[in-house]
Amino acid sequence: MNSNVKVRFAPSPTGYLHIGGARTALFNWLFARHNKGVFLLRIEDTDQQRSTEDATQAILDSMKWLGLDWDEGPYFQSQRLPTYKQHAERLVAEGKAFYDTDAEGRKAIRFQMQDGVTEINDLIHGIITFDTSLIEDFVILKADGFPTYNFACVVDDAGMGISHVIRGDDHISNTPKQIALYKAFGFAVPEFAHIPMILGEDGSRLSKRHGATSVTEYRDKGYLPHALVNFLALLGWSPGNDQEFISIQEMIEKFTLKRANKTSAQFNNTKLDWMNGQYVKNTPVERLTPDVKKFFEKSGIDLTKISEEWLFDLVSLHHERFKTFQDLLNQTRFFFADAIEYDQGAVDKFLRKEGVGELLKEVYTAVSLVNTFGKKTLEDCLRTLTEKLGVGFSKLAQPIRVAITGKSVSAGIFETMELMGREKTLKRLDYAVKNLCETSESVKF
RNA sequence: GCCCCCAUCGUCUAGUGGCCCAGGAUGCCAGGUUCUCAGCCUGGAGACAGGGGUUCAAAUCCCCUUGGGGGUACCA
Repeated sequence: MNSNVKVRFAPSPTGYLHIGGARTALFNWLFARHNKGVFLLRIEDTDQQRSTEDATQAILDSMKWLGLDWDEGPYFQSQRLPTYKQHAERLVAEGKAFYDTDAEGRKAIRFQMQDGVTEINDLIHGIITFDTSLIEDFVILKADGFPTYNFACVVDDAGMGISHVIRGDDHISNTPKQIALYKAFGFAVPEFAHIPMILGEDGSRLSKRHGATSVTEYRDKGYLPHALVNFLALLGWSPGNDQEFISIQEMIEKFTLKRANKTSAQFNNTKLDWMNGQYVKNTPVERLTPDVKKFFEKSGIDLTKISEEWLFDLVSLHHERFKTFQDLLNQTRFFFADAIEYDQGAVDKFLRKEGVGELLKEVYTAVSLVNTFGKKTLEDCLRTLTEKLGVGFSKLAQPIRVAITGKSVSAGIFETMELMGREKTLKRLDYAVKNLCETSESVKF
């Protein structure tokens, strides 16, 4: 810490950490690390109705998962009530605030706005001016003794020595109120940097109806934290060239507010998926496998009889084919199930065709005679069979694929058979021959 | 309503007066590789919101309109 930079991320625990908040946290963190400053975390739990401990925990977990470590805190505003009260009373004593009772009989303290013009020199928007006569006297201390957002924010930012306030631009219109408070107290006004918001895929404000919006949801769907961080960093910031993949270290080195956008960005899941897939591809299988294991177990897959080696091979085989762990699970479920689900369209197209039953019987016989059940021997065996039968290889591959995986899409057929093992492979071929290949018509007529 | 912010391909963006009849990525389309799909490779379509200025010259500067977003709470 050799600079005067001190920033904070100050979420309110009224819900999970959503990606907009995560991006704000990331920018603050990057700014602090780049400037060798301090990054602190403050929980703004001044809304007694809506704040929950679960939400606080989820926010902390999300920050950790993303790798956004903080140097101070977390501070909780709910534990600093006396400080706010004292500050509010000071303003009353100085004639800058006053007690006010509303129609419901609630007694609060309001700050008295002065008419005038307030100018803020925002680090990313430039100069913004406000006519403060348009701002009404606002409540700073609520009837329940809790401070309001604008008040607690100023008391804390000033008290904690925050040098730069980096937050979403939905706070721009709060800024003149806060500046009025800084001035009333005689506090030094920090620098402000209002970063654009992240919008949903339809361009409207991000909300639950946009599907996954919280960091924990992405974690639970099997995304890699670095991929999410990389993706988020590029939403509203760019290193200035065409670089898409940036390591955390590089982000820290290159991050400046000067390169942050003013324009709000729409969250695009498709591109996130692509990016996650790229990160998966570029992560060694040995590093991926433990996480895959955890993910599969959490998803209810019984791995007690599965060896580490086998799982490693499974990941290897699908390494370039899956974008998220959830994706991998969807693709490989048939390996684990006893009774697999068959895609009806695939069965109709590749199994319920004349001659396929006989074909698979030949496959069964040939495969059952293979010495070692490996991809090389299986390939030799089946290539030989196609020659003997005089058919193209795809005539064989697809029916086998559907028979053993239940789907018309999978990884390489030899590798899949090898991984599945002789017993299960033969069992499924046999099942298909007996139950899936004969058309219902031929049975009836 | 009033106040504030924003405006380059569908999306994320590069671009800070000439290097731009606008570059990259994603997505999409076509072809190649191939046992399917994915991946990978090659190619293609695709944008400066509109109108006024300023200037020899504007995606870049100014104004207006339009559109989007935010605020206007004893929410944060």
